[in-house]
Amino acid sequence: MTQTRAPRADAVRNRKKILAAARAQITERGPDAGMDEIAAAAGVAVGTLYRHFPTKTDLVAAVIAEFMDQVAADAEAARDRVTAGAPALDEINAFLGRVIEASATNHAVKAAAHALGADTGAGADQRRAEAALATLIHQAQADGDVHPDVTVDDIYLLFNTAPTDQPQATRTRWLTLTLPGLTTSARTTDG
Amino acid sequence: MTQTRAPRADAVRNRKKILAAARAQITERGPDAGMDEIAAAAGVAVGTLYRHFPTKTDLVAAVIAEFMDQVAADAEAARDRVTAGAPALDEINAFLGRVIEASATNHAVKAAAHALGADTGAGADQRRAEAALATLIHQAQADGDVHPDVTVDDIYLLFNTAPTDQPQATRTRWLTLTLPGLTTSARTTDG
Amino acid sequence: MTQTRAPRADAVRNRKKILAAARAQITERGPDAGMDEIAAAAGVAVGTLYRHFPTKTDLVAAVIAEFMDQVAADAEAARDRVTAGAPALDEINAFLGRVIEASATNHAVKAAAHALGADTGAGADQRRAEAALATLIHQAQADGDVHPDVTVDDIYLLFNTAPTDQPQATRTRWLTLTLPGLTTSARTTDG
Amino acid sequence: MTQTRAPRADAVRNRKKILAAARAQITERGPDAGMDEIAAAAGVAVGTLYRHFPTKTDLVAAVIAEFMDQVAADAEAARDRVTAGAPALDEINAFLGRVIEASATNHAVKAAAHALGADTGAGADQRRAEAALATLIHQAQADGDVHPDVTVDDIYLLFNTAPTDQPQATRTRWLTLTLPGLTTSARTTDG
DNA sequence: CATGAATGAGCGTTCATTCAT
DNA sequence: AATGAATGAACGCTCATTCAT
Repeated sequence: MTQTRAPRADAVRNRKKILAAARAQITERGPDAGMDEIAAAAGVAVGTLYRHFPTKTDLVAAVIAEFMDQVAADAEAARDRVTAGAPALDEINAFLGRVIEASATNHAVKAAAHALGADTGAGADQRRAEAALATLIHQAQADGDVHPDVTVDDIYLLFNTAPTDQPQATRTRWLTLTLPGLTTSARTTDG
Repeated sequence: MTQTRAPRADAVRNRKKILAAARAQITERGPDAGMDEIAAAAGVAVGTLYRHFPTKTDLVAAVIAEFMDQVAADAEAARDRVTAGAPALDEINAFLGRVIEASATNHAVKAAAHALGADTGAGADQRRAEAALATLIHQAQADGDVHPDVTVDDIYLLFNTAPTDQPQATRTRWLTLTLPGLTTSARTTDG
Repeated sequence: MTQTRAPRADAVRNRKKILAAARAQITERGPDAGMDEIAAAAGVAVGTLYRHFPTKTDLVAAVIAEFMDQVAADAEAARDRVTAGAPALDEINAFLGRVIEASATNHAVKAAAHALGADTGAGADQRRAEAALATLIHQAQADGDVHPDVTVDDIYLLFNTAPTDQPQATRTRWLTLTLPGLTTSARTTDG
Repeated sequence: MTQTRAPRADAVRNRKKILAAARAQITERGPDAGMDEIAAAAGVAVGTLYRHFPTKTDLVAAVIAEFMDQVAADAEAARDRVTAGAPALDEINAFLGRVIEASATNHAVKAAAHALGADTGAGADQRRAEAALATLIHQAQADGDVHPDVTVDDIYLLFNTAPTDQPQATRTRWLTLTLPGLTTSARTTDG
C-alpha cells in the first residue's frame, strides 16, 4: 500500500495557481510563454513551478487534462439530460458548440502541446467523455437522427479540427457546415 | 529598360533546394526547425539561405506561396474540366481530397507561419484559386448539387481545418463527414 | 513598505566579477569583446551575465558608471582638500593627472559605449563630479590662477580628449601641453 | 627591373571610386559600414573591391593614407608660405584648425582603423608632413613665439586627440585651450 | 578582370532546466 | 518545501572573405 501522503494545503493552492497562470499565459502569448513568466504570473518562483511540473511538457499536458476534465463533465451532463428525455441530436449539437467556444481559449494550449510533443489524450477524462458521448450517439441513432456509421471518434475528429482560432461567426458557420455529416438529413439554409 | 539580369543557374538550383529542404524540415519538426538545419538539409551554408530568404518568416512565407501556387493551378484545372462539361460537385470533392493530401506537408508550415506572424494569404495565387473555386461553386449550385449559401470562404474554412496531420484513413473519413455540409442532399453510408 | 530583499551574497560577488571582467576585456580587445568572452573571463556562464545586464549596452553603461563614480569621489576629495586650504590649481592639475591614469582603462570602454549608443553621462555621479569641479574652478579663479572664462565643460573636454591609450610619458607630456590653456600664466619649460 | 605594368585606366577609376565610397560610408555609418555597402556605393561588386584592397584593414588604411596625403600637402603649403615670409605661429594655428575641420569627416575612419588594428601612420606622407611641420616649428621658435621644447610629435599628439566628433563650437574651444601649450605667452580671453 | 553567389565562424540573446541557499 | 541565481545549448542573423561563373 503505497500510502500517498495527503498533499499540503498550500501545495494544492500553488498547483492551482500555476495551472491557472499557465492557461492564461499560454492563451495570451502562445507556445512562447516562458516558464519564468508563467511562474511570475502564478506568484511563485520557477523552482516551485518545477517542483509541481518537472517539464514544460508536463505543465502543458496538465492544462489540457484540466480542460479535458471539463469536457468530460460537460459530456456527462448532456448524457444525463438525454437519459432524462432530452433529444440526443440537439444535445450533441449544443455540446459541440459549447466545447468549441471553450476551446477558443485552448487553441494556443493545443499548439503548445503539439510543439512539445505532449500526450494530448489517453487520460481517464478522455474515457469518461468517450463513454458519455457513446451514449449520446447511440440514443440519437436510435432516434433516427444520426447516421448509423457515426462513432465517438468522428466527434473527436470534428472537435479536433474545429477552427478555434477563428472569430465567433466563423466558428458558428463551421458548426453549421459540419453537422450534416453526422445527421441523416440534408442541411437546410437555417442550419 | 530595367533589364533584370537572368538569375544564375546555380542560384536558381539553390533556391529550389532550399525551398524543398524547408518544406521537408518544417513538416518533420514543426516551426522549431532551425535555419541551420534547413540549410544543412539543403546542402548549402546558412549564409546562402539568408541570401535567398532574409528572414525565417520570408522563408516560411515562400514555402506557403509555393503551395498556394499549386493549389491555384489545381483549382484552375478543375474549373477548366467543369467548363468542358465535367460535373462540378465531383470536381469540388476531388479538389478538396487532393489539396488535403498535398497539405499534409503544409500543416506544420501553416503553424510556423502563424508562430512567426507571416502573411499567409493575400497573394495573387490566393486570388487565382478563389476565382477558379467561385466558378466551380456557381456551376455546382446551378446544377442543384451544392447548397445555395455556400461560398468560397466555406471551402477555405474546411480546407484550413482539415486534419492534415492525421493518417490517410482519418483524412478520408473527415472528407466524408464534411462534404454534406456543402451539398443539398443528405449523406449516404457509402460517402 | 516595499522592502527590497537584500541581494544574495554570491549574486553580488558575480556582479562584481562581471564588471571587472568586462572592464578588462573591453580595455584589451575593444568594443568587439564578445559577451561570451567576458562571461568566461568572469568565470560565469553567459546566462548569468545577461541576468545582471540585460544587454551589452547595459553592461558597458555599468562599466562607465562605475568609473564615473570613482571620478566623482576623486573630484569631491579634491574639493574637500581645497576647502581645507589646499591650492586649487594644484588640485585641478593633480585631478586631471589621476583621472587620465585611471581612464587608460576607460578609453576602449568609451569607444564601446559610443558604438552601442549607450548613455555616457547624465547620471547622478556626473552631477556630483560637476559640482565638485565647479567649486575647484571657482576657487582657482578667485586665486587668480585659472583663466576667468574656464568652465567645468572645459575640464570635461580635456578629460575626454586625453590620449588614454598612449604610454605614460606621452600622457604626461599631453598634460603639460594642455594645462596652460586653463591657467593665467604662460607655460614654463619645467611644466 | 621589375617593370610594374602601367595600371589600366578603368582600374584606376575604380580604385578612386572605391576610396571615395569607403570614406563616405565609414564617415556616415562608422566602422560598421560593411564591405558590401561600400562596394555598392562605389558602383562595383565586392569582388572588385577585394581585388583592389585584399582586406577591410587595407581599405581603411588606404582611406587614412589618402587623408594623410592631404595633410602633408597642407603642411607643405603652410611651410612654403612661411618661407615666403608669413608668421609661423599663425600658420601653425591655422594648420591645426584646418586639419581638425577636415578630420571631423575622418573621425569614424580613425575609429575603424583602431578597431581593425590598421597601421595609422609610418607612410611616406607622414614623413612629408613631419618635415614641413618641423620647418614651421623651428621658424616659430626662432620668432620667439613657440616654446623651445615643442616638437613635431607634440603637434601630432594634439592633432590625434582633437575632439573631431564634437560640434564646431567645441572644436574651436578646444583649439583655444590647447594652443597656449605650444606658445610662449599666456592665453588671453579672446583666444 | 569583374561579378555576385556561397561560405561559415561568430555574435548578441533567450529560456528550459538545475541547484546552492 | 520555496526561492531565484546560475547554467549552457541553441537560435536567428551578419559579414569579411572566397571562388565559380
